[in-house]
Amino acid sequence: MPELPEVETLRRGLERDSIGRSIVGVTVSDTRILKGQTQATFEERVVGRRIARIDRRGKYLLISLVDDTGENKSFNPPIFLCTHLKMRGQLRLQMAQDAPDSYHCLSLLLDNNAAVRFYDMWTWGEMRALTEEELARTPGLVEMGPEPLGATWDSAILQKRLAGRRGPVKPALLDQKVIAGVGNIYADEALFRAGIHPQRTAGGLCESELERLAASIRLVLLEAVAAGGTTSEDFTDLGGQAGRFTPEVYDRAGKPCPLCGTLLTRIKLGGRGTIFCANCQPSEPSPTT
DNA sequence: ATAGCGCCCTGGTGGC
DNA sequence: TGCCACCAGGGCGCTA
Repeated sequence: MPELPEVETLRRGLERDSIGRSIVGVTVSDTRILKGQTQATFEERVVGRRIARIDRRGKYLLISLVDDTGENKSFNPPIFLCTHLKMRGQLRLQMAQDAPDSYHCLSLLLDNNAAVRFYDMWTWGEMRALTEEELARTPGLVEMGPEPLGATWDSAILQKRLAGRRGPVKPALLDQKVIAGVGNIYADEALFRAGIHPQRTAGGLCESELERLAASIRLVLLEAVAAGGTTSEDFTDLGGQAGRFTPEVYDRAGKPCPLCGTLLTRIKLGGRGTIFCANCQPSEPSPTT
């Protein structure tokens, strides 16, 4: 389940190992990953271009491709590889001569005999080659909320995003229009660290709770990025290495809370499994705050 | 405007 | 042991 820290781990890997490389070929073995774009369009837009930069927006990875090989510097507009791993997508950097593993969907062959390979057991993930205009019209990107690792992130921003929401806070944290990049793992972890019950009304958090939550979201994401992400399910980095972040509550239903020993509770919220400590995350705000 | 649901997909699990 | 129904879930699009 790649979320912000896992996508950021991949971004850093690609930045280190693929910047400046040209794409000399494309292999597509499952066109469902193109999400409607034809293979011909994808290849025509990608092959011959050079990887100029790697950006992340929420859980999206944006690979910028430029065409500066022509002799005349007639301006060829950039192309963006709009990439989303969804639930089970993986990116690997492998040697082009090595046979792909199972669930291979697409390979970008680089000019150094390496290949950036997209694997996806469920084929929910996507990689499309978009123009700047198309990218600017991509719904998920246009409506994306603020980056919790951004320089301006604070509790005032979080307060604005949650204001007026009458539903529970946990599903609100998963809404990419509210906050960019938070998924099920880090939503549960951040609420646990902030001591906030996942069913608390999103718009009903007091100032001190918002401060704790905004700080917890940022901190847990920073720690996870530093650890190379979380390996739940099957996330690995470009080289196949597992993430080293260890969640305190996520996927630990029935096990003791790391703070108080109470057995962790699992409920379903907005269709998502949710783990919390009924003792450390009270359903009512603390009367002393 | 907001919330809830079905859909996409397949490996793993639990029941019989 | 084998089969099968069922579950998990990010994000989009539709419905209430």
